[in-house]
Amino acid sequence: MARKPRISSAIADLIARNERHAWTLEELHARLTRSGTATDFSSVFRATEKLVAAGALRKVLLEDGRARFELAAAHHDHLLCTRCDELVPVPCLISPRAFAALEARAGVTIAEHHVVLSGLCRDCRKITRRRRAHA
Amino acid sequence: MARKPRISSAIADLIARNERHAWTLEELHARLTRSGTATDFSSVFRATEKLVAAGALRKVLLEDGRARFELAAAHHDHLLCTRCDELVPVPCLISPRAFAALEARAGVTIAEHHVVLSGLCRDCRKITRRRRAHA
DNA sequence: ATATATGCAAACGCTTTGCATAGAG
DNA sequence: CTCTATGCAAAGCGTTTGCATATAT
Repeated sequence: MARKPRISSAIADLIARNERHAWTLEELHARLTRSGTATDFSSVFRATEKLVAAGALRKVLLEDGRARFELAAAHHDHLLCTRCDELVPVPCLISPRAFAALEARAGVTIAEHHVVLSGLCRDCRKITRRRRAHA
Repeated sequence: MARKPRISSAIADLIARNERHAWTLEELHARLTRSGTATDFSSVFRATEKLVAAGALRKVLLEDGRARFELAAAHHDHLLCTRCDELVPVPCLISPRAFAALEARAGVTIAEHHVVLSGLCRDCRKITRRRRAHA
């Protein structure tokens, strides 16, 4: 074929390392730059785009307007921490029966669902509790 | 006080009329223009902004990058129809118990949730079924 | 040579803001 | 005269694209 996917591999490795669960393009770009792999933002964009197309990553679009990229894996929902802004995976909270019931009752067809909880992640909940205890 | 909120009232009336459940700024702007209330896009933006602040409307941020505005009312989730692009209200599919269980199990705190289903709304489901029958 | 990856710069879609004007009390 | 609403234009923000270049086969 052609040229080695320098940036693509770097991104795939980085995300696989699981240093954090989900990454924004900006975070990926900054992280690569910091670790010596200087690159352009559009290259990060295109690399993730390809990794998504290849099935390696999943793109999660959030309300805040910034997409996050995570390893493609079994379906799960997310909690966006209002304190540290991390997007953490949580098990799906909707039962298959609830979907079926809604389809039957409302006459709609459900193809996909997207659930984003907001609140405090495990770490931030600990921290805020500690603070409250001290106050 | 001051000047009459011409646009604001027009928007409040329009949404209250419930011609459609949720409106994008563009849809509101187009609709007002068509019905003779010519106005600027930024005025629509600011008017909805105030109505949201006043508690009359709720702003729903979607993955597609376009915000929708609906009457503020009891909580419900949404189905975004993949065929007609309408955002229709559906009852919440997550049970209070599921939230509590997750909080206990995962050590997180859940403040809010945002569920968007995608699929076919009632009308579009009927239409696609009719089509299939004819084919 | 050929095909893919990368870099740079500019465009895009939607939202938001700055600033001057208008109109009701 | 003061205060909020409106209009116009421009900026912002994250994403996406066009085009030329680089590099492995």
